[in-house]
Amino acid sequence: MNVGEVASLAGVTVRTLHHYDRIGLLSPSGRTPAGYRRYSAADLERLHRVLLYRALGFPLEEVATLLDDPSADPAEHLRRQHRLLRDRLERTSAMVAAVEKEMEARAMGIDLTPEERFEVFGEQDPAQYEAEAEERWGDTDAWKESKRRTRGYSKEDWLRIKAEGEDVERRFVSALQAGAAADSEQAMDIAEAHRQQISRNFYDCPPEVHAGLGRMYVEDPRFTGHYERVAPGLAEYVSAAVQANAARRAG
Amino acid sequence: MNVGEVASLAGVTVRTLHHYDRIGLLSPSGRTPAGYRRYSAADLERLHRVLLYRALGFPLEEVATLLDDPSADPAEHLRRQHRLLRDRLERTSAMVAAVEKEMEARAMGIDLTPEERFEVFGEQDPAQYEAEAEERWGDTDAWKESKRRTRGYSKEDWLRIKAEGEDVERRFVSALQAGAAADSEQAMDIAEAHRQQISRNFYDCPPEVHAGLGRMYVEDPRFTGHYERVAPGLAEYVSAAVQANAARRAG
DNA sequence: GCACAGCCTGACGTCGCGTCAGGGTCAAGC
DNA sequence: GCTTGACCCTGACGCGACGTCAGGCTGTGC
Repeated sequence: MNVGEVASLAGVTVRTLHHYDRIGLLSPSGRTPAGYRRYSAADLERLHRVLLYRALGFPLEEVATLLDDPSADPAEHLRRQHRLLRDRLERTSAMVAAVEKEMEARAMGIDLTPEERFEVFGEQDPAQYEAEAEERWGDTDAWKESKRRTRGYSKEDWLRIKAEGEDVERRFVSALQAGAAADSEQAMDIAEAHRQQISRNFYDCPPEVHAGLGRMYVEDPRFTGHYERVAPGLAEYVSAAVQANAARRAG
Repeated sequence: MNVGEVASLAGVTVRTLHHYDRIGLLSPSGRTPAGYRRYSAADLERLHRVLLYRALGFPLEEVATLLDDPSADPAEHLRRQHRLLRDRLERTSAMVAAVEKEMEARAMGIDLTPEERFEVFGEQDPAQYEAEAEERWGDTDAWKESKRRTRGYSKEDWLRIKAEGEDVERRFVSALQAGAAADSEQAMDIAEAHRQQISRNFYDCPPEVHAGLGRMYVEDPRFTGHYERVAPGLAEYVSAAVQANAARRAG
């Protein structure tokens, strides 16, 4: 098929296909002697995936890494797309619910607080976050295991896990504010609790993996931001404690 | 509230708020003597609407026209947002269904044709168009009637209607190329045929409404583009003919 | 053989911000 | 009163995902 035919079939412009060709996201498998692009059935299949991931909001570069990942077979793509779409369904119905809530509030003459109104946008981020997480850790075993386990969790499970996490966080804050060094017995014990918590709830997290996580806490602005909002210096403190604990358990 | 506070409340960056200020989409209602932006509760309300419309995919300029439309009260915005969100829900579940269909096909070892696969994207474009159209003509009676009538049309109906439209278009082109003035008897007669066609197939279209449509043909780039691609000067010609005809039938 | 639709490759424009750069402001603590 | 550090300001450039010409080659139906 020629560009124009593909374009009208897929509902995109010719320019878009040119663009995908130039950035290497979708290069037609052949050219005529005159230089016309010729798209094969496999090219169409790829285009289809590109468009689905694009519709889900992935930047094209990430779409490329998703598609070029050799460990992802067609079925895996379908499962992932299905999951992402259902996430999106959920988010959208949350927004619908929020608008309905506001309509009701209006009808009854009450006014919502700004916090209540923006609540639903707060959730908009996590969805994007999931996509990102999937991107970063992609098909690692840890990620897959985590996904497998968490699929079965109920709302109560999540609340419990969240509470557990916050508890560890509080203990870290206390230690930090009490002046305990990051490589003190106390801090390392909390770090160990943290590690076991991850192993219990998400995926097997041996000390080395945990140390890697610790580095991320100071390298990834998102995690750093989270900890820093809880208490200044907490990100570095947790990171150092986690790595000290890993060294202790390794040595 | 200061920019930073508003930003973290709404889950956007400070830069975004600066941007909205500069393009006039959301200018804070006040400034401190030092030039700091100060946002009022009303500003937050507007921001909330901006973010919802933005999330629905509207370009910021359209968001501005939506919000600055004096004929749209808060309740109207809520209704519209509700409608658009539910459209989106529908589209998303259609995509979910499409992916599920493909998974099933895979499981059974059949392959879908390219047409079947891209089907769901074909609907994606019209959906956006529909949202726009709905936006422009909103809750007018004409729009509702058109919706009601066209719902029942079969594929054959659409083909017939399309052919009819193209026929009128061809007649306009002939008249234009033959040098007939836009307010000539000939051109006005074609315009009249056009008007009746709309009345038959979509909604009751009296001359005044038709004249309004005519103006849109030169004001709305989408329509202008359509006619200009058919023949240069055609948009203006049709517009003038339609309005001349409306004047004739009114006088 | 010629009109005309369709294809090609640059190259510049647009939208919605992200990201410095360079500099003022304000509350807290010394 | 002075510093420090978080927060604010205004340019100005960059970027992703195309849109939109411009200038020119290709392929087909009459």
